[in-house]
Amino acid sequence: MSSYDAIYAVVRRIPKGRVATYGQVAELAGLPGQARLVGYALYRVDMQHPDIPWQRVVNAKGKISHSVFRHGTDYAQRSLLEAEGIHFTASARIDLSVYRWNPAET
DNA sequence: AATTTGACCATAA
DNA sequence: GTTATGGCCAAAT
Repeated sequence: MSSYDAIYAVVRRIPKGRVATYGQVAELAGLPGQARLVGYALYRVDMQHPDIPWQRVVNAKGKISHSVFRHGTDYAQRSLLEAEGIHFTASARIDLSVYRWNPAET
């Protein structure tokens, strides 16, 4: 099992209506402080892990990460998050203090 | 086999 | 608010 697999598992565990930061996912995946790896991993994910709600993982600023691969679909995914009850601020950011996933409650 | 690359975060200036 | 820097891994070319 590679470190990436742990990351995928964690991301899959993010409950609906919640988001997690890269750093948080990294920590839960057993990669303390390696937020970067999460980003690296998620880039190559959906080719082999199409079920991962990658869009529920946001950066420390509470924003959705961009990628040329997504080619603008980030806008659509934002709507999906809103459908889950996640509210975006005027700056297109998420209130992490409110929607940040608390692994201890699930 | 070696090099490139790719969704980050925290700190400092 | 911005820009720069250091730290880390696996897959793709």
